[in-house]
Amino acid sequence: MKHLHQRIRDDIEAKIMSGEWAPGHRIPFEHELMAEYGCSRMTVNKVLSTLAANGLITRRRRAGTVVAEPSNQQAVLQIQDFALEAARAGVEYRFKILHRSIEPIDAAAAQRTGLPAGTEMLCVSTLHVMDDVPQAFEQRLINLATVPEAGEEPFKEDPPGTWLLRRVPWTDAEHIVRAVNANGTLAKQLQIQTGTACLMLERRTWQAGAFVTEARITYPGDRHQLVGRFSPVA
Amino acid sequence: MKHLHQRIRDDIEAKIMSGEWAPGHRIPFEHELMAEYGCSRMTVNKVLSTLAANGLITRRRRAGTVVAEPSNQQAVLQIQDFALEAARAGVEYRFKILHRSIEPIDAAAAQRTGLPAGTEMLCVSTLHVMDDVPQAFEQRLINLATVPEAGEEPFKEDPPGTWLLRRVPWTDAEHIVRAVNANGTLAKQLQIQTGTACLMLERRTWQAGAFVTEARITYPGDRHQLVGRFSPVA
DNA sequence: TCTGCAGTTATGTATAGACATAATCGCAAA
DNA sequence: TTTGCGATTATGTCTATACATAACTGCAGA
Repeated sequence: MKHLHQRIRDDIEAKIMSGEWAPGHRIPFEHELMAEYGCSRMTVNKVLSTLAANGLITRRRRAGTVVAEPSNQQAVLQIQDFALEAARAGVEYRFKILHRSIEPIDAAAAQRTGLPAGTEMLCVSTLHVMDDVPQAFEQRLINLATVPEAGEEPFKEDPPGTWLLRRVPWTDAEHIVRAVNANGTLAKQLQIQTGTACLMLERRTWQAGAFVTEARITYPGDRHQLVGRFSPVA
Repeated sequence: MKHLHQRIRDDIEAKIMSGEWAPGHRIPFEHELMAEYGCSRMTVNKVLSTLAANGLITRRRRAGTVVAEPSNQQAVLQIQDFALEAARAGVEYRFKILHRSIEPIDAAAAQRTGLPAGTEMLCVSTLHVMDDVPQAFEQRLINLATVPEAGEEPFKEDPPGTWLLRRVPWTDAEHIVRAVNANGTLAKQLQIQTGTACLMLERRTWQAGAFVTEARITYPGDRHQLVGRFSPVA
């Protein structure tokens, strides 16, 4: 016998997933479900609150609870940590800092980050290598106003991404995935032919509204893919 | 005065986000938080359960509650509906079915879908066009065992993706994003140069364990990008 | 017809207590 | 030293109840 909480949840999810309860359909009131399952209102309430938090249903006082519109379906992409992935795959990982400077950002970067043009940022280019094969080229801007200690960091132990993740957890992030043809410089660094399709992941992160970092990571398209797995209900 | 539930949650999130409580740090026991905030254990329990559901903390019986490792960070990608996006952008949208047949799947497709080779599937190729410019090329397999009515569907009104989404809500999905160079056929359909980097989104969906559909959607890389936005805490 | 107030109702939050269960700890036996 | 078992403990689930709050309903008055 499963827990009642799970059973109620499964039942409701099944009805929604099967289409028996279409979007907009009014779900039985808490006191009705309470009678149906012979449990207290708290139990029903917790189930419905959880489903609402997951976006499956919409609740409004007095009006009741309805099945949510399936408007913006979402998928989850795993964000990889190179060293971790390499360790898991049992290959040797190393990285190389190709460039490091502190510069005022240009207008385009100011636009993307929402900071005033001319703000000083740490610019770092990193090459990620596994088993002597270049796997990704990373261009990163780090906001020294948010992470001042980055200015002194030589990135000897950890690459910038890992270093940052350990020090500054982010609260918001924006991701863009693009396909680009490799230009000469990139092709040379990644040891691929000019023109090869590459996957470019652009990520900007904020911590409590303060801009933290922007990373543009380019992967050779013939060797990499982003994989995600998603269940609409956890 | 905010609700106690929210206050406890904010406090804990702040400590984790600021790094004061690093990953692996043991969080006060429920009865300690209960004493600290002068509330009942149920209130604390609900807060911690929610945080655990969001992946911020890890709970284990007897062992206690610790701050979760930020290993598998996840990003959310919006899955787009062409017609919806077009309507929002105020441009004209139409689609064209280029190919439609019922065929037994080959070994590779069997591997990907987990179905036996030779299973009959509906194969549909669709071109998505906005303002007379081809925007995406879609190759789709639909499992007739799960969606038998698709065999009779002419896809006059809605393209296969939209049609399916309305009839068969999915419960699980797998996504792969790749960068590929356009081959001759693809380049001709999308009216781009051969070799142009394209974004290929591959999506397979299941409903309660039963395979529903596989879609491979290819976008010209110079005109498209996938955008996602994510907050680790809801 | 319109406006505003009071009543009703469904959900939101919180409590104090109960029993279940998994994981650990420590002691005792092999 | 190792194994096994019981005690302990923190979390998991659930109840019955209470009061708060938002929003709809309908009535009364302008």
